Amino acid sequence: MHALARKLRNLATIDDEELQALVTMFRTKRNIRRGDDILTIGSSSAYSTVLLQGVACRYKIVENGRRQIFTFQYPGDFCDGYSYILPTQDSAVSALTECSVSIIQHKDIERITATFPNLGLALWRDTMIEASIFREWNVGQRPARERIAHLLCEQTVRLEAIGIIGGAIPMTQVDLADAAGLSTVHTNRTIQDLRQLGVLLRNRRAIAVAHWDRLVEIAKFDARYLNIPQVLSKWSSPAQICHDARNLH
Amino acid sequence: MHALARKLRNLATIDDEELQALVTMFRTKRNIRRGDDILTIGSSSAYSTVLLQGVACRYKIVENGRRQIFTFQYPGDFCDGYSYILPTQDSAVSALTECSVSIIQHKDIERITATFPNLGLALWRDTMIEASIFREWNVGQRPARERIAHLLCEQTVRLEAIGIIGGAIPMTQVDLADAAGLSTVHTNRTIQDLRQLGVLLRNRRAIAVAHWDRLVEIAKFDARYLNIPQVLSKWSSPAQICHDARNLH
DNA sequence: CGAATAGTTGAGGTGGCTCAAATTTTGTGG
DNA sequence: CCACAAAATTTGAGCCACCTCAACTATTCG
Repeated sequence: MHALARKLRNLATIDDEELQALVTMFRTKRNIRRGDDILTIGSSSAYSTVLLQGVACRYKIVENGRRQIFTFQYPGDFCDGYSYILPTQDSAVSALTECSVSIIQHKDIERITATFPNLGLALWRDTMIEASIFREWNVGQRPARERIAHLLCEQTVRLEAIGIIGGAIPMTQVDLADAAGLSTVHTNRTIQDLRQLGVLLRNRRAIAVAHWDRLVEIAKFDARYLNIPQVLSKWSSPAQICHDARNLH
Repeated sequence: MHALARKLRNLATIDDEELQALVTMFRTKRNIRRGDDILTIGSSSAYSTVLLQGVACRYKIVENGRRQIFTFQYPGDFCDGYSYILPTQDSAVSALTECSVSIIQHKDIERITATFPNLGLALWRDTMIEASIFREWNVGQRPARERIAHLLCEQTVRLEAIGIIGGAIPMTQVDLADAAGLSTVHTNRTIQDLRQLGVLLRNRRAIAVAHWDRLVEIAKFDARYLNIPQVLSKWSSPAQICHDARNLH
């Protein structure tokens, strides 16, 4: 459960008592297999779902049958986009890897944010950061290489923020294509291209970063929109700090 | 000032006393000429700006020099995307028509939402609806005609929500292009195309809807993501209700 | 009435698409 | 541990929606 607690701690001044109170409101825990839906469209309910482990994505099937992925979700993220505030669900969430989730009743959120305003503030902030990600993805017509590179930068930084450093990015090329709004064929060619450039590992089936600095450069990536404090502190002068960030492994 | 009040009243149960209290916190009023910036990037401040009259847009200049518009703003909208919650401003706001704005101190927001939790809830909801618009714009690779049509549907509905019905949509083709992520040339051709189809008025320099039903059909527009109560009630069965909505003029 | 600003037109180029098939990897049951 | 099915990745070929560049025309406004 502390996946959520860890995140919120970064978003406002919250003491352990408050976090503890929040954590105890999550009771049930459910496991979802890769490929299965965590939430479906139109499901309106009295509780919210939070991701504990694994990677999920929020998506929608558009008219032509394509799947559009809006955002990726990591441990600590609210799957349902705060259905507590806006009950209408216009997108579904599915598990990209094995996942486990837990739920909290809306009335519990209401009660606890009334008691601890700081918690409410942190949750509100969290929704705004999500919006910030949507906005960044919008940025019009990045060419394919830059677009894929940007997506990979974002996932790398978000994974690091939850302590997963230097591993492969746990999603398929199809997932990436659906998030980037590119065809799988072109996505594949772009990835091969990045491998050629030495930016992604070769030989590997998985997608793994080989040369972080160059990836950032290609993506013209600036992590500030993610508002992750640990990252922000290193991001004031883009170039060399990303470098520092990866010198660990 | 009641531009904001009108909007919030739709988002939560708020009584007049609460709205009144909020309204009185806005003191100064400022007029901005078409084309001028209301907010610039990086401006961090102790107050939030609300649009009272006119139309504005939130945008960013991307690397290649293009202007990417993220969203349009109408009376009652917070220009700064609730800098109260997330102070970092990564985009600017400029006036597309003559505008007037007013400001409220962050500490006043803090005080009043503490006193009236319903107001806080309404504001939070408002941010989520904005996010919902970002998400909708993301929807991958709509072809140009559908994309422009969708944008026009959204603006029409949002204008109606603030009582402006049946007029021209107050923005240039360049604005539209920058919002749609299309070149101005192609935007122009697409608009001519829509005029050919009888969907937009001909002969006019302005962009004005001639045939609402068909526009909705082309756009595959479903207004639910806007979460405007007066509209939602008419939108359960898409086809004929939009029709009703426009039978006024 | 001249200078911006906004809109329109033509021509040629290309990034990313679709379709279709092959190959490789992963997962599953025996 | 193998064999087969399913999923993921790769390759080739042709095409078109949208782009860029570059001019010209209409409108607005001081």
